Amino acid sequence: MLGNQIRNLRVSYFWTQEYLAKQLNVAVSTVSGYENGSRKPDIETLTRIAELFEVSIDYLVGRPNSKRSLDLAEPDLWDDIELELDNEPLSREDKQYLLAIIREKRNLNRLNQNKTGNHQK
Amino acid sequence: MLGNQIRNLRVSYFWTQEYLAKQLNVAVSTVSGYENGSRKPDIETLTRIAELFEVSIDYLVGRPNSKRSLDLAEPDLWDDIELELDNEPLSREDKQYLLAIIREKRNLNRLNQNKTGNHQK
DNA sequence: ATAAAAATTTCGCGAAATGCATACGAATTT
DNA sequence: AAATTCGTATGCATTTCGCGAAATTTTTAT
Repeated sequence: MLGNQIRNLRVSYFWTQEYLAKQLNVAVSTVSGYENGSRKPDIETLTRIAELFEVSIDYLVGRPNSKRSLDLAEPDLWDDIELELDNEPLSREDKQYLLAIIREKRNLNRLNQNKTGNHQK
Repeated sequence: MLGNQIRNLRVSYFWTQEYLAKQLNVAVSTVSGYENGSRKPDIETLTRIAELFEVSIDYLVGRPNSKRSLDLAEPDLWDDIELELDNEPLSREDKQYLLAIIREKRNLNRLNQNKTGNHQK
């Protein structure tokens, strides 16, 4: 799995194993080992690979939709948990605060992304 | 970096090293090694850790800008937003508390899933 | 406070995996 | 056919990983 991803990415970049090896500071035989699965990179090298190909590590290791996102807008989320903050139970409005936080953060991220421009090379 | 992430997540789940070790099928001393940085998990174990804590591997290894989805567990998320609740600014602990809420919810989900029959192979 | 229990860290060792250099084979070019 | 390029297999040295047991720290209970 990991090996295939690396190979596919490398080929799609029209890179040779030698070139990739140089980018990773490893030997060519090591890259070969990565791709055919006989060797696995350590975490640092794995990170570097993701960096080079601009993909997530999760994608590299074949963990596509493994991120189960919690839907904060789901009403039930707050109903079956008893909570209190400073000895005061949390109300439904508090949840609205949370959502607002996240949305605000997302807006900030969007603004920053547009300001710093694109990151494709 | 990686060690800290693991430790923070484990603690926020109120897990002991022993329990985490059992989930990972490794020894307690190994988990200890992960957390203080003397050892690093192989890719399989790393994936399993991400799975247990429902975070991305990129987050685990400290690769922040690679996220597409919003990662609530990222500390920075909460730092650059000023919040107040009932005219009181939210402290860092308050924010951590919010995370704990969500995790608690997830634990409940796990329990329910295990009750209705498990999905893991 | 002190003892007991729990949780975490350290240590030594054996096993396993990594990474490298080198040699090798296949395909392409000259 | 020789040379070049590209990827692969082998053998070996080295790293480092994972474990159990003991030591240490932290928490809990008496």
